[in-house]
Amino acid sequence: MKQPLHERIRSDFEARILAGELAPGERLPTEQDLIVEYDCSRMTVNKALSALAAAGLIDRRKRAGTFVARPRVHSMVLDVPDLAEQVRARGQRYGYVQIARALRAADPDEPEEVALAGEGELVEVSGVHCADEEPFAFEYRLVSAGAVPAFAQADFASDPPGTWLLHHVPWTEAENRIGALGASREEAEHLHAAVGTPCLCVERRTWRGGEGITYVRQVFLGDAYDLVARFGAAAPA
Amino acid sequence: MKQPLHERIRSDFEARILAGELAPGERLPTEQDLIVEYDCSRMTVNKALSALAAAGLIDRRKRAGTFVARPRVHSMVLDVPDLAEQVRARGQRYGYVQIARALRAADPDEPEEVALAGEGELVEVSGVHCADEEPFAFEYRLVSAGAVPAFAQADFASDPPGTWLLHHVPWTEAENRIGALGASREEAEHLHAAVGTPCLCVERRTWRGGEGITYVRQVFLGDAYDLVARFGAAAPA
DNA sequence: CAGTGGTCTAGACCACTGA
DNA sequence: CAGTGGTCTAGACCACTGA
Repeated sequence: MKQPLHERIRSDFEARILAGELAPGERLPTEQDLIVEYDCSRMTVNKALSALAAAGLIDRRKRAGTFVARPRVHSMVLDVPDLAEQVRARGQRYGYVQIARALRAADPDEPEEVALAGEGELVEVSGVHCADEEPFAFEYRLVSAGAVPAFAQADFASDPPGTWLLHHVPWTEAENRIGALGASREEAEHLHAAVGTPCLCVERRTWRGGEGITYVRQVFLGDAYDLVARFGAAAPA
Repeated sequence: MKQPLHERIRSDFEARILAGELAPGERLPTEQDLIVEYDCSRMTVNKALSALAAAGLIDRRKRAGTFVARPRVHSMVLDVPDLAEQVRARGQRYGYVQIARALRAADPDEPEEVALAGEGELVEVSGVHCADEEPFAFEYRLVSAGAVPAFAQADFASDPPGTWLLHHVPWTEAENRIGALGASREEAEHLHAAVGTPCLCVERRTWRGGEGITYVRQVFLGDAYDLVARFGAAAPA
């Protein structure tokens, strides 16, 4: 019992929020409730909740109470970008053209698929992102059907797969790998470009509380897209 | 006077640390000192200093006191990469070959240079990064001579310019722009590659407390380098 | 206008650790 | 072993804001 009480309270709620037991928008107990539950002073409860608020996991509003924060697409230092939003922010029309979608078992010979879905099923989608009807990115994506059951039937008319996931399944861990390559024959065809055209290639894996959500590989025309990340000194509470 | 007192204390010290007035390793006043200076209770002082510790700006040690944290190269979510360290971590020999270095006035017609150095001078360096004697990146860099006077005479035998800066002038803000392009004639020549070879292009600007430090443009051979960024849920105090 | 969180006080006991 | 920070208490007054 060397762990401070405020830290125990904090990690209790962190775990419940990351596990989804407390859903976004849901109300947490008041400080008064927690004083009783943990049999401690208000300052101790307040310290725990203030830390969660500083970390962006909860929102606190006077008179209204404390709530699980809505996932904020822009909270991370290097966003998982919402391509649709970025294109529209530049004043262009955004479009997503689906090439294929399938629900199937993970291939035991593909480490990537096993890491994502284990022995379960996954959804495989591919498509092209367009700005003003011109394709600028080709996307291949795998989504764990076990982690995101609703994805197989999701409608991508208004939101492309990446945006749909951002809105429905906020991730907690992510890994990006960014490189450059020349477009393959298939990629070049979908992007209306020549084979070998310099492209930015982004591979990304995301997790939620340790469970794999999605693997995606996006190939951007080099002259049509830049990733920008800006960050400053850590901004405390 | 609507700003909370703990926030005023926190931002006072944040400003003094970022400005360099309090140097890394330097001791801050004790909580007792600050209770007197700000005429408040210990909890208020403690809240301010705890926030700075959580943000990584200070280290607190019992009995010893509170100290300005040593700059930690790896503190940021997406590092400004230390290429030399990365190459060596892969078991390869790292080398930096300087192509040119010059101290000159900022060109008033170049917005990039004016933004960095105003009407002052800057140091312009270019060179090639090598792994096992093979070039993999071409670098063009501008450094504000006013912000980093020692840079003009720095020795890059052991540390290339980027590593030297990381060790001598910790930045507080950074902006990365990442794209793909085909190698130009000059770039291709320095990289021993064909013109048009797909390359990853990273442009970066860094600041320290609002003052520009450096602008750098690095062109990596696409098949020789990937940027990897991994990050998880914000880790509170 | 009443419930909620934001802030602050003036203490207390304790763990740690460097002089 | 004494100084420092870590934690916690049991209160207090206040600002805000939704019922």
